[in-house]
Amino acid sequence: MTYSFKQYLTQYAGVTASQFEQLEDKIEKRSLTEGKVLLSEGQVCHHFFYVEKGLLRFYSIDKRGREHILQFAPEKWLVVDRASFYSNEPSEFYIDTLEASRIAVLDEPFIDMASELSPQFRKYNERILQNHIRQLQKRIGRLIGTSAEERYLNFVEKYKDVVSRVPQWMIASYLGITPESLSRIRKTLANQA
Amino acid sequence: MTYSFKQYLTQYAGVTASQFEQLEDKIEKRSLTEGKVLLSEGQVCHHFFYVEKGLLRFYSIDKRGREHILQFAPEKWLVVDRASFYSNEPSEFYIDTLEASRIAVLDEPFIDMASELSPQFRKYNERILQNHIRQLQKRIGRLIGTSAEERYLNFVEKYKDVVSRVPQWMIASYLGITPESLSRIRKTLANQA
DNA sequence: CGTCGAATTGATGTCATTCAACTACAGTGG
DNA sequence: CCACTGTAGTTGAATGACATCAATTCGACG
Repeated sequence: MTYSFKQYLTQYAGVTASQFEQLEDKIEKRSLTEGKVLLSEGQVCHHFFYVEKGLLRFYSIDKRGREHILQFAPEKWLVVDRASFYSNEPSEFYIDTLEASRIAVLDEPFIDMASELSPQFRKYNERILQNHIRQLQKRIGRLIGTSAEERYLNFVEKYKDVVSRVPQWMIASYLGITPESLSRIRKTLANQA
Repeated sequence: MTYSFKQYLTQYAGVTASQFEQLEDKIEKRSLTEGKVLLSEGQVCHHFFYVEKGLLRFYSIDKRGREHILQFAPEKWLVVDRASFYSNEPSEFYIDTLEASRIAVLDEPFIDMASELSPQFRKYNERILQNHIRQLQKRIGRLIGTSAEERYLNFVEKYKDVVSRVPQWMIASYLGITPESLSRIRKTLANQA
């Protein structure tokens, strides 16, 4: 099942069909195999990535060489390091594909043009930005205030389709725990049930 | 020492003197004693708060009744729950004063008018928004990937003036640890030095 | 001086990490 | 078709980091 970017823009972002025509040729579409890196630490993030089909991941690697996944992006999601995109400063993050994926690649001229052309799009873009902040704040709250088990349950609830598509150690990475710990947590949960 | 909002707008946000005059009467200034609550959970956050003098704090309270401080805002800082402000949905956070403070209160009409009047202001507002996201992402990275001791050192480095102005247990709350743990961390650091 | 909240200290508990061993399974080359 | 290899996942034992609870101590302020 794929979710075309056109459909997304017109349904969710309030872009009209005629507006879309003007934007259409600025959209680069790419089909990628698993494991392709779209953004590396040190590069400026020049693109929004919209996922039509497949699964991306947004993560960092700390000094000790450990990956920390900040976000999974399945179908219909946008991924971008906004801090880098808007400031033109090098990113501290990586983006890559976890599955063979079909994506739409949007650059700054596209975003600017769409924002000018469609106030609705600008609003929508702002809204998902606010949403993003809200997610980040919630995540901080959970990291500070809840146990790994609670965070896992919350993750499963919110991303149940993702759970079955990624290896368990990546979920551990997202939760901020080791794969071993997650394995044990799952075991105790299974016994309770 | 106070840092007037006018100075801030003209120096940092690129608003001209004549533009400021048009905006001036939309700015509400308030002087508050310590402990005044500016935003409570459940309310929509209708204002940006700029701190001319004093110190604000942005925090949540979890189900167990524990406070988690997301942000301190000393002079020259802006505080707002953007997720609530832009979506008009109830906030999950509190904002209050930690010291007697003088603040500028900005409502949506002000932000809209300033954005229209001054593209520079719009840009600036966007930039601090990106910055905010960057901070949140960094904080998540630290919560996931570093020890409480490292987080404390990082906090002291970045907010050294704040450190001396707030009780230690609030710093612990910001770091996501107990006051006791912070006390011990400080002790071991003092012995090393 | 007495009081009250903040900070420290000690004893103990809990949760998650680390390191190591082992199982399960998929992919590769003989 | 089977051994070989590598990766994911599980399990155990030991360790470490931080929490909890309780008892003092410290310090500001009435």
